[in-house]
Amino acid sequence: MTDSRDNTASKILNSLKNDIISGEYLPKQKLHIKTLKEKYNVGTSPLREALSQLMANDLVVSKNQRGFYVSDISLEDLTDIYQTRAKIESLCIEMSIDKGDDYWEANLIAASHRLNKYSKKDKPDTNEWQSRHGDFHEALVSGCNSPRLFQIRSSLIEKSKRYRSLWLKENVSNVTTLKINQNEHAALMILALERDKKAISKLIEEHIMTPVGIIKKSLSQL
Amino acid sequence: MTDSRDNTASKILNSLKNDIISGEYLPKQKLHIKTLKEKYNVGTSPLREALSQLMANDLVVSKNQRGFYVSDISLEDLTDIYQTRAKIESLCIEMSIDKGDDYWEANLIAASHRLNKYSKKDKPDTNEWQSRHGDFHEALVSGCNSPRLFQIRSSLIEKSKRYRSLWLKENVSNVTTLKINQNEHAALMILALERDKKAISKLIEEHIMTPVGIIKKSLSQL
DNA sequence: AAATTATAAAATGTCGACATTTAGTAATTA
DNA sequence: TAATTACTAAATGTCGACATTTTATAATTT
Repeated sequence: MTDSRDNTASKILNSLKNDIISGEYLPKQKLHIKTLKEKYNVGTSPLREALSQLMANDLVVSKNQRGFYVSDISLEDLTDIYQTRAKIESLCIEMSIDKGDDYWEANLIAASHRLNKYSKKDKPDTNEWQSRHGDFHEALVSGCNSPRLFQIRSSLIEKSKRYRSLWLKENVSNVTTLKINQNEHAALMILALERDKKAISKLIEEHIMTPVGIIKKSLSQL
Repeated sequence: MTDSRDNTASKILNSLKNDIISGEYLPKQKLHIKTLKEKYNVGTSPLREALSQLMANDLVVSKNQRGFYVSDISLEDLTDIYQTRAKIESLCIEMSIDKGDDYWEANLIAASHRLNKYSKKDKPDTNEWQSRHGDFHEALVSGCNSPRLFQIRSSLIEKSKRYRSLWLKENVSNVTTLKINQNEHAALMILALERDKKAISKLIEEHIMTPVGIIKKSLSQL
C-alpha cells in the first residue's frame, strides 16, 4: 500500500485521511501537532504538509496561530453532500449509458452477480459486503470514462462516508440495514442494460438519498 | 485581499495558484524550491505547505526526491475538463430553475444588463469584460444554492482557465473573440426566465464547449 | 568513440530550535 | 463574588541547518 519511495507526507496522508473519514477524530476536534507527531512518528514538516492537503480536501480547517481542526459537519452540509453526490452519480450513469460498450455491460452484470451472491450469505462480513457494494456502483458509472468526473465522484463519496461513519458509530453496524435496498440494485442493473436514462436517474438519486433521513435523525440527537 | 492574520502559506497560496493558472509557469515546468523562496520571500515550510495544497488541487505534482512540477496538460484533459464543466454548469442551472426565486431572476437580469452595456462599448477593457461575463454566468447558476456544487464548479473553472490562458498567450487577447457569443448570452437569459430546462441545458453545454476547438487547435501546434 | 564508472555539485526532504502568539491559571481589583 | 488584569505554560508557525538523494560533469575503461 504505502510505497517506500513515497515521502513521509504522502505516507501519513492516507492514514490521517482515513482516521478522519472513519470518525476516529470527531468534527471540530483539535489536531494537536505534538500529539500527531508522536502518534504517526513523523516530524513537523511532513505532518503539516499532509494537513495542508487535507485542508484543500475540506476535511481539515486551520485558524492562524490556533492550529488545525477536523472540519465541522452540519445537517445542511449532510444534505448538500448527498444531494450533490446523487446528482453527480446520476450524471455519471447517464454518460455511461451513452458511451458504455459491451465490456461495460459485462462488467456490470459480473459485479451485480458478486453482490447478489454475497447478500444471500448466512454470516456476511460487513467490509466484504461494502466492498462488493462499492464495486457494483462503480461498475454502473465506469462507462462514463471521464477522469475528472470520477475524481469529483470519489471526493464526494469520501465526504459522505464521513457522515455515515459518525452514524455507524452510534448505531452498531448490521448488514441487514445495508441490505434493505437489495431489490433497488437489481432494478438499477436492469434499467442500465435497458439504457433507460430517465428511469435510472430517478432511481439512483433516490437510492443515494435513502440513508440521509436516518443519518440526519441520528446526528440531530448528538 | 491578503489578510495580515493569514499565515505565510495562505498568503503565497493565491499568488502561486494565479501564476500557474495564468500560465506564468508552464506545464511540466519544474518549481525549484530555492527560486520560489527567493521570488516570494518566504521560508521552506510555508512554501511547501502551499505547494501541498496545490497538489490536492491538481495544479502541481511532486515526485519524491525530485521536487515539484506544474501539472501537465493534454488534449484529452482539455476536453474532459470542459465537458465536465459543461455538465456541471448545466446541472447548476437546472437546479437554479427549480429553486430560483424572484431575487435570482432580478439578479440575472441585472447582470445581463451590465454585460450587455459593456459589450457595446467602443474601447472595452478585457479584464472588465471578463469580470462582467463571469458575473453573468454566476448569476445564472446562483439560484441552485448548493455550496458543494459551487465548489466543484469553481474548481473546474480554475482548471479550464489554465488552458485558456495558455491559448491566450499564443493568440493576442482581443475582446471581439470573446464577444462572438453575445447573442447566446441573451438567449440564455430568456430561456432561464422562461424556465425551459431542456433548452437551456443544451445551449449552455454548447456555449461552454465553444472555445474547446480553438484552444485544441492552438495547443496541438505547440 | 561509446559506454560505464567515479566524482562533484545541486536540490530535496526532514528535523530540531526559536520567536511569537494563544490559552489557561492565579492574583488583583471593584 | 464577579470581573478584570497579570502571569505562566503550552502550542503554533517559521527558519536555517543537515543528511540523503539526484543530477550533472569528468574520468576511466572497453
